[in-house]
Amino acid sequence: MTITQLKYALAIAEHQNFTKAAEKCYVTQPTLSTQIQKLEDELDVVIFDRSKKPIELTEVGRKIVFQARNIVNEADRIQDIVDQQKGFIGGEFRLGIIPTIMPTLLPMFLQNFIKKYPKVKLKIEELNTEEILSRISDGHLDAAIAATPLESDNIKERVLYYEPFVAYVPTNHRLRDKKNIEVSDLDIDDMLLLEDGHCFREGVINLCKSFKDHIDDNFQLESGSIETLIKLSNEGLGMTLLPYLHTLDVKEKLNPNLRHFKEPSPAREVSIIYHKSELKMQIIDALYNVISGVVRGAIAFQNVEIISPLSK
Amino acid sequence: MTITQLKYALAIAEHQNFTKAAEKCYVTQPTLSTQIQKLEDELDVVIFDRSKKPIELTEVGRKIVFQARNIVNEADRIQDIVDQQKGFIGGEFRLGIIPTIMPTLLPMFLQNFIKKYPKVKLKIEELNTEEILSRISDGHLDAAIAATPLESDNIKERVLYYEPFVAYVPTNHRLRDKKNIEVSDLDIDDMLLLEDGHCFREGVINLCKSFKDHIDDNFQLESGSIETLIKLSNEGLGMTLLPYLHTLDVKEKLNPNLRHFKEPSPAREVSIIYHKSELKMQIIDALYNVISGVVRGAIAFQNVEIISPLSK
DNA sequence: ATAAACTATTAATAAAATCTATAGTAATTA
DNA sequence: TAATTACTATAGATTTTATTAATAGTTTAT
Repeated sequence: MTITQLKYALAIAEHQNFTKAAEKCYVTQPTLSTQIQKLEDELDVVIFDRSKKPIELTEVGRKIVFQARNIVNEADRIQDIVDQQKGFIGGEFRLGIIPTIMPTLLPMFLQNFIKKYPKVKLKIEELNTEEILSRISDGHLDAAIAATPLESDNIKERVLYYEPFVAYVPTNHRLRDKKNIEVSDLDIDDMLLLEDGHCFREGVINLCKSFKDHIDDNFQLESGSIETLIKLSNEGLGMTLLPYLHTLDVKEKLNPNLRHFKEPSPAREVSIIYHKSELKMQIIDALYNVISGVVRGAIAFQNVEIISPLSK
Repeated sequence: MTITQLKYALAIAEHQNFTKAAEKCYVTQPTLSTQIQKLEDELDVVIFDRSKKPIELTEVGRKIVFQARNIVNEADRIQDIVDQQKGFIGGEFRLGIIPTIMPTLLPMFLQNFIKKYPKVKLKIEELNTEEILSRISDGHLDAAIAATPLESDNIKERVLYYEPFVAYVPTNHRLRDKKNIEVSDLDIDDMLLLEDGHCFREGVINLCKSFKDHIDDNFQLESGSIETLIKLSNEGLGMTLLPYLHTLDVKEKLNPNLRHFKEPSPAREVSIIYHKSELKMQIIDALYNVISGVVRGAIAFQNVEIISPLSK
């Protein structure tokens, strides 16, 4: 049994197709066929059920592939140890970011990071929290930036910053004349929300729930982006809540629509999260340092109350 | 990097000697030299400092070997998965047993186990708890039978039975006429103890401490085996405590010297313990089943109070 | 029936692991 | 200090293994 064979098995299990897996492994398809056969012969079990289209794992094959993933992950850490020893920070790094953080945070740190660590090939994907968690667990992402705490067993969190919620109150809204908003002022019924799947939406709902016991979950106006929320709000369709960093992007003339919360301001906790195996930890450290350095200049709130991003 | 190379590195790290390691790996010494060189070239680090006699690991070499151990362990589990799938119970299995359990428990289950699982090559070693813990951690033992709970992070415990302490009170001893002993009757100063390193000794000390706040740790009479304790006791040098299973071996004519405790009788918890990775779990299950089946016939105490085997 | 989309097999080749024999290198002993 | 011991490294031959291109075989869909 070789690590190469296990990597081949992983690729086949992932793509459910010898030919595609072979491409990904940069070898020809017969190479995979023979190597998998050797592995199956040596272990004397059938790993793949080739009679199914597309190919499926047998029951024992599933267990073997699961364990193969562990082995390959552990094996990758050897290079990691060597890199750490040499102070080398480089290689491919796949970072996930949730949609409500992506457009504001990414421009703030990306240039900085690339300049400081030119050998790291960052591959950034916009994904929602659920997708992020599963991809970190299965090793398709090295780390992600998301709202926390997430209470996920395999995943570690390291807080980057606390981002307060800011109210966006259009003209003619009942709260327009309040200088500082309080949570108790909020009413879910005139609140514009993001579409399902955004944890920022869950945060807002949790926040409103904190003062109202029951909320019937049928909201009318929803949107896929915060930009659109602002436009809908300007149309007089209700108020909305923005993450603080988004308010820095709001056009000058719309600034009078912003209302900050009375302290302790409700806020979301934003963290860099990664697998508990701490693979590529030196790059995660580098990201942490760059991002928290950049954000320190932009956010300086102390007295906040963290709102959970999880739907309950 | 191959699993074979990692195994070679582990063997060299263990024996601190290429030639001996080569023997253990059933290859010639040049094979190890070249494979380790290849590994070092590929990673571009030096793993072994050959200038030292005997050979030493470099700093990064230590980390790599530690990780190699993980990888090889995880790789071994593939065969484990296959064995489990096939219901195969066999192969070499290294079991440690502490000295105060070995002579009484081993004869009770060994025949039974060998008959039921003839393909398992049991290698049994008598070791104290400390040695057992380190050997399970580093993979030199597959499992062990010891007094628990041990509160060790990497090790799981599965309780086999509870074994009450029984007092051995020689003629002319102050407790001779008591039918049932109570913990408060005990006095560490006329108690014969095993030598340092036995957890049964610690158990007895903990038991005596439970009624006396302070004990100055200078005991006079100590011995390396329970047999000797009984003899010393017969000489009138004091009373002693025996694990219940030992009392079944006490000669007929000495039986009148035994005194059971009033319920709840102090007892030690005896468990099969193994690494949290659950390697060779099917053999551990088999051992568990055989031993607990055998012991169920011999021990039937319900109402016991467990005494910790750890020194505090 | 035929094509499309696969995986398996074959035979040749390239790459590797391993072996035997021996050279090199310290430390130890006479 | 020369010889011995106890190692590891190197060289060259050999065996084993991984990979490839070409192609045969299989299943599914049309």
